[in-house]
Amino acid sequence: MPQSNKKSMTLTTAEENYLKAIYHLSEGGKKGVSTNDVAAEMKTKPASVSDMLRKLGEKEVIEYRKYYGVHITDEGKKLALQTIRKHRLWEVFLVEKLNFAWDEVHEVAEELEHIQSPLLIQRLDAYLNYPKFDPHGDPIPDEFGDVRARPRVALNEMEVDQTGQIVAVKDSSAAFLRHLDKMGAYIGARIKVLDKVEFDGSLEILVDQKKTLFMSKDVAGNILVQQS
Amino acid sequence: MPQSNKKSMTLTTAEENYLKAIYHLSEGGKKGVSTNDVAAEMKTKPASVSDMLRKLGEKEVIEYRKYYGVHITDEGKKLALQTIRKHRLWEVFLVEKLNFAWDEVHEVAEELEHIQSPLLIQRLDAYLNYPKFDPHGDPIPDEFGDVRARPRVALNEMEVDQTGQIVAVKDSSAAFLRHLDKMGAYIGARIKVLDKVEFDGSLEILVDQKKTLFMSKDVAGNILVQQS
DNA sequence: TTTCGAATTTAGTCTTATCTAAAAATAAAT
DNA sequence: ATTTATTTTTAGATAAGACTAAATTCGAAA
Repeated sequence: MPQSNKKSMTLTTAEENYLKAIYHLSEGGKKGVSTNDVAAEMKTKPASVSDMLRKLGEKEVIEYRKYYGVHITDEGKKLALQTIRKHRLWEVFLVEKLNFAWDEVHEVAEELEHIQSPLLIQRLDAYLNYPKFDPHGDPIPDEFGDVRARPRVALNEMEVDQTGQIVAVKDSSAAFLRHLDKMGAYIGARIKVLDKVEFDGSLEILVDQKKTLFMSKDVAGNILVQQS
Repeated sequence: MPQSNKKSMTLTTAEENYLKAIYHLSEGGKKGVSTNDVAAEMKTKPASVSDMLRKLGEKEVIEYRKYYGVHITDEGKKLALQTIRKHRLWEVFLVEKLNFAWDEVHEVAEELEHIQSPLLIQRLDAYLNYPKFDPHGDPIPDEFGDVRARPRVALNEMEVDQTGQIVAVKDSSAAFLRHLDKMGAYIGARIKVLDKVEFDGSLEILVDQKKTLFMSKDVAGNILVQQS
């Protein structure tokens, strides 16, 4: 007997985490997500995943056909985006108000995102001045799950004299974020491509109309820019 | 085999809640706390409590003698005070930064207090400017569990011309807090007793050197003031 | 189309935290 | 000093979420 999701569907913390993982794995590819994929993402065993998929299927936040992986439903997508919204708002709070570094916020936000209080999130959003992007540059969905997805381009694909703002990194590992920091760049920085070296594809970048820096093609390829 | 609490003792969320309840029930009275008391406080059944007491006893955060109730240990008290510290810091945050009302914060703080991150609490404390009292006027323990317990007196017991700061209310029901608010008083307000009416014991109070208000003896008896 | 290997599910166990019902211990009263 | 009433504990169940080991299913290769 499927859960008639009349109004609100309540998920446990574990269910929220699985759904979020499934949502992330679904992004881009239109195809279903396999049990093994989810197990890897969640760092659990496939057997545990099978169990959870059955439960999420009953709650109709995913479509689950045994042996054929899962598709997230519209309802599921909405719930996943709500969790992601909470996660990213908390990240903004931690960085902007509590002076956490980019690479310190994930674990804590992972806990904070499960606090159940619509009012809290509403107020937090207002307090942070309705941010549209988190400290890694990922967009923050609104309360209906809508994302203001702005076009992005990898920095190494930009032409000389083009300008924009760094909004995200592809590989957001702590190591890379620290490297970025050391170079003098950061999420949110306004940049301009001053030169592209033909020899090795490296770039000369002007940051915040002040500092110039050089970066390899590989590093630049890992940086996403919203052009302006 | 008792848990050798060498360094850090980690408690689950449920264990933290039980320990906090036991700590609160222990306050004042030097005597032990009964299984039934804990069950009432936690809104669970005595059978569930027995089980939990055994576990908390093994972790040496309480002293548990079957059929004779529990005493909290020094280690347990320290842990309980850490949870209380987190709870009250979050309450300050909710009221001062997110504009929650006094009577809206408890439930949410009850969830937030279980977030595990010493750094988070450290930063939050600094961000809030190291508050010593929560929005209800209850003291916030420091990171070692020490409480700056300042002497308090009921407002109706103060003499004419004495001054102080409202730091707590005895009955912190939503109704009373709203009544206080409507009168123009609040936790943290600096007050001075202008007059005491002999006829009915009611008081005339100066709030923040601006507003005068009158309150009955009963209302004043419910307000705690730190004299200055 | 049969077989083989990888992926997936099922079955059974464990832990935490709860419950109900029944047993046992304490405390109080005759 | 017994009996009775209350409190507390034990025993056995349940539900969530995880695991291991065993069984099943799928799909690709021969």
